[in-house]
Amino acid sequence: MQNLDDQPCLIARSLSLVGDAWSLLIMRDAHAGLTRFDEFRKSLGIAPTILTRRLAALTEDGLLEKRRYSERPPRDDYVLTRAGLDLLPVLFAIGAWGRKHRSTKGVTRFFDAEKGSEIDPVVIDSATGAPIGTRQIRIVPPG
Amino acid sequence: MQNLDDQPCLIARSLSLVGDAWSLLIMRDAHAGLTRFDEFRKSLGIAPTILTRRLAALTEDGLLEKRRYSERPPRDDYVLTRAGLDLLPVLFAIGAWGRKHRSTKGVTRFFDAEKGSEIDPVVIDSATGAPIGTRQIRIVPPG
DNA sequence: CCGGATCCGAAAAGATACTG
DNA sequence: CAGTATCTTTTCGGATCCGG
Repeated sequence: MQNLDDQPCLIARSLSLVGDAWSLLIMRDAHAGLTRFDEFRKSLGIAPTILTRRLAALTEDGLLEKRRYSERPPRDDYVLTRAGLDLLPVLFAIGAWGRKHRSTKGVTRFFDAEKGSEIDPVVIDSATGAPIGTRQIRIVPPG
Repeated sequence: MQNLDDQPCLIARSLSLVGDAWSLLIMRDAHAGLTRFDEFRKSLGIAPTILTRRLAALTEDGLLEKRRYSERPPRDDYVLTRAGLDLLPVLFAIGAWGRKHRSTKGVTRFFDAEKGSEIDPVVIDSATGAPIGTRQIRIVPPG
């Protein structure tokens, strides 16, 4: 895939980081509390080489941060940065779409881990408060 | 990538369709009104063989639908289905994330093509009306 | 045991030319 | 205009090995 970083569209630029299933699944697991290499590997069933690459890319791009949790032996784990935390609405929007259109085999549900309450995400237009529904959009480049 | 279709998590199942940059960019362009093979090809700068595969997959998965617009010669174009239309909030959530964390080089803006008003998407918890912020989540499988 | 690095075959992407 | 055929290059993903 070509370099999306230089495109004017924010969706395209964002996809250069996040337009990949593994990366988004890693971010999902990070939001669920996983931090270590082996936790991700076992949860995802991902080959270690791929996981190394994805974690490095996500770290480089500022969605995850390496944190040393042991000096001897040297051990790092991966924690969400601010930008990584802000990805949660994207994950929820994807989940909400799946609930509507991919729920033939039973559905997972999302809970606030602290409060215990279930989360039912919806994307709205903050200007009007109305849910984003069916409409044609116009994407306007900068300048 | 392994088969995500059979996983319990809705995010994973959705990503089997949409966890790919090309597919999401095609869907973005479809929401902007493009319908024809060559429109997508030129807009995205994508190789025709890749575009063919992606359009076939998106059609197979029910996000796009082939529609015959000419009988002689036979010509089809691609229009959004209900499930495809419902993907707009996901695209907006990605764009909103990019606006916050990837806007160093100027930002695109989203407008309602009909009403002309700008759209500023935000993901909220419909139960409380509160924006999805920073929190740890718990993902609960069915059953 | 944990967090990778190396190596290699398989798969997908990309460019280009061509066809009905 | 909407693809297919063919070729080359890049990336993926699994197995295995390594250093602490």
